[in-house]
Amino acid sequence: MTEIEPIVRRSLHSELVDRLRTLIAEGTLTPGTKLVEKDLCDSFGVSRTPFREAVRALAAEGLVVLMPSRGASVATVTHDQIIDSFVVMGALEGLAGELAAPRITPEKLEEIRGLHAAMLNCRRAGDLDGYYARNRGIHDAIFAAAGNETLAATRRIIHTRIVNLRFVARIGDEAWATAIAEHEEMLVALNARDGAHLGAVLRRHLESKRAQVAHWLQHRPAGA
Amino acid sequence: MTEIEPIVRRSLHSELVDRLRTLIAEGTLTPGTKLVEKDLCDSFGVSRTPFREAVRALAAEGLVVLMPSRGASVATVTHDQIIDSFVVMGALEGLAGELAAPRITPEKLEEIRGLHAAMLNCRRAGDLDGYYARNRGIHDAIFAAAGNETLAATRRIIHTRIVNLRFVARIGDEAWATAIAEHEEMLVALNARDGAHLGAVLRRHLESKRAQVAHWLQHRPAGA
DNA sequence: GCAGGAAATTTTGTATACTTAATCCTGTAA
DNA sequence: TTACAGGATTAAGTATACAAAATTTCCTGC
Repeated sequence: MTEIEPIVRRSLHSELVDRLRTLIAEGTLTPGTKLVEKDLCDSFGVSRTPFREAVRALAAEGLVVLMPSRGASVATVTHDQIIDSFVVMGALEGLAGELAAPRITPEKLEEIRGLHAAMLNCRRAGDLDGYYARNRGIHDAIFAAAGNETLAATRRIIHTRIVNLRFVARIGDEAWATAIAEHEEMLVALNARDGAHLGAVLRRHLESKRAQVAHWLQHRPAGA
Repeated sequence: MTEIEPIVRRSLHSELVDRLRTLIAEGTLTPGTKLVEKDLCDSFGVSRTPFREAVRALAAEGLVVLMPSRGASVATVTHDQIIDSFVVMGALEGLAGELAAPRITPEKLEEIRGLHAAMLNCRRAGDLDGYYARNRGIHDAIFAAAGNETLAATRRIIHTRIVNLRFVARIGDEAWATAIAEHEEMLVALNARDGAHLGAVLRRHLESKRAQVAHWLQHRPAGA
């Protein structure tokens, strides 16, 4: 018998939270866009009450900002905030690595190896979306192996803030080589169940990303 | 002329968020308590709409949990989640230390020295509330000196989750001696503008706290 | 022609009314 | 006496209506 899935019962507002989050992450709602209640409610076909609840929830996450009596708009992210987020992510990924390495099961390790191989194939095939999906999968697996729910939740919030800026999409070849080398080193550290090593590699990995994004921001600060 | 303070214009719901957060932090609303809309709305003298918006915001922070069609209740925090939070806090404080030490101004450093001295006096005088206020102040100052808004915001969320469990209130003498020694070491690291050192001390400091809370949880898991 | 101000419109904030879902209690049958 | 069914009650979910604030537009006066 297959695993029994609990029946997911969702309220309108939580459905809206997901939809809005996706719209923001995908760039349909760009930073600074005013969230005019009437317009969006009409589009979604819901009344203002659940919509406003959803907006308040997203505001608590920092994805939208509320101006009293002047409505809500998609949070604008300054360059500093982007860099800051990468710095914090470095600490979180580092911790995840330290925790994950001693805890990881052989099955999970094998799964990550598979993702790593698939990621390389995607890159060779020019499938960038696939590449990023696998990359994300590897990091997800490490956070899952860390077995710290607070850590995973914290990461989720910060991740949504930087994923919607798809800078990452434009990686130069040299940066890619670095990233791959770091990923290879992760596998070594994981295999050795060396938490300190994995933590260090992940911190370095995020620092590389940060430097790369910082450079990108320097040279084309206008393009979104 | 004194500094001009902007007029804070608050909506009802954000006022409610603060009030509810305080009630939860102070233990008036204990984990597991159902937030019955009608009762609380009557108490606060507001209608359900702003109240519900506030509850949704707190849910996004993880302070309350929503059960579809069954209302909201104050999030129950498992022992594992408490420990997890301390672990994450260790990484955040460590990062804050690394960033703060090279950036701190002589004035801020002096301020921290003052807080440290005041903290010791409070402890000697048996003023526990004062002690914790100063302790909090020192850590606040370090996070402020780190100059990373994302880091400060992330810390704020996790902090509210563990501050409402005032385990910390019952510190044994030996633990206190350790804490003081660690704080002294922080001042040394700050004075030397040694980020790596300050980061290491703070990580150790949080690890001490974690161990202490873990021990406390082991031996009196029932008391709230 | 431009500036200032007042009215109108739009939009948000709050309250209330209505609908739907869950729980509780009672009655009946085994 | 217990277990189940069905209605009654209560509370949550959603929609709408009303009030207040902000923005826009248009008119008047200089």
